[in-house]
Amino acid sequence: MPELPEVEIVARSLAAQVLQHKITAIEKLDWERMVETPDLATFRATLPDRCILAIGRRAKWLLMTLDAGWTLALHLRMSGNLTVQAAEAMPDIYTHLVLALDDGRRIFFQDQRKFGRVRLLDPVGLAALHASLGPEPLDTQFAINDLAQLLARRNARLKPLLLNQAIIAGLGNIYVDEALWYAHLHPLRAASSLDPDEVERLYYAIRTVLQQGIQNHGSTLRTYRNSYGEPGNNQEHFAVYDRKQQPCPRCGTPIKRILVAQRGTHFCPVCQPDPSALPITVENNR
DNA sequence: CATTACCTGCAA
DNA sequence: TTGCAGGTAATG
Repeated sequence: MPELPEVEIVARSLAAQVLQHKITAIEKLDWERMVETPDLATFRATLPDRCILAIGRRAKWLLMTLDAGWTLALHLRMSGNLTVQAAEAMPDIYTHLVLALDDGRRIFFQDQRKFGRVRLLDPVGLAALHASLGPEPLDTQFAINDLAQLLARRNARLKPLLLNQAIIAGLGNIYVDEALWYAHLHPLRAASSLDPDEVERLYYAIRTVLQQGIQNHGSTLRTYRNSYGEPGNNQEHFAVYDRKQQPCPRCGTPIKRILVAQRGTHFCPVCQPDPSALPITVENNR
């Protein structure tokens, strides 16, 4: 569930609570498959006594910089939540990882669907993670031309391309649909078919919807919460996502929902014209 | 590129 | 009971 804005909010709210605190113990780890690397014995032996020096985000990964060169990377996937709990709080059956802190509070990694993952990375592993991911769309370094380069010569359709974390980082099903609506682009448009104006529209649309998602503390459809356990309210601002049959905020046409790459995809059939309905580009003589 | 698997809860 | 859910990796 959590996409870039949600993970960003979790990272910020976690940083506000646990920076400079030490992880004293792993109090619960009852779904061992969530630990992807290193092996379980090393994970269990290394995490205790690590101090949390910084908390950030890369794509949809939450990164806790620890001492001794370690980074704890957590991925919430569809239903994960990271919260800080008082000493007396009891983990429920969906809480699969509990990290005790030096002041008695604890960090709960709760995950109904058990898709969430954790990696304890050394500097080499961290570099490999970064290298596997595309650019951060909110990075001040990320320019219109960078997006143009990502789209150029790619036959893939916009929706699956923008969901691909190796191409561009942090977008998920909600924010792709929202961005394409803002940019007036149909999700099935071929990436390489965009003209410069359309690339520019998409660039600002992506940044706008992500920034708006952060401003509204993320989107809570079912389970998403920040690290205080509070929901976001960006779902109240959706233009198309989860709004099948409801009026397009721009033109009033009922929003359509189709399947693209097996993902529910929402768009306005008038504002985002079907690529097959676009005027044929006649090869202009010279 | 499309399909399937990974999990569980919830709404239709 | 079936299908669907904010994600990704593995498989044809």
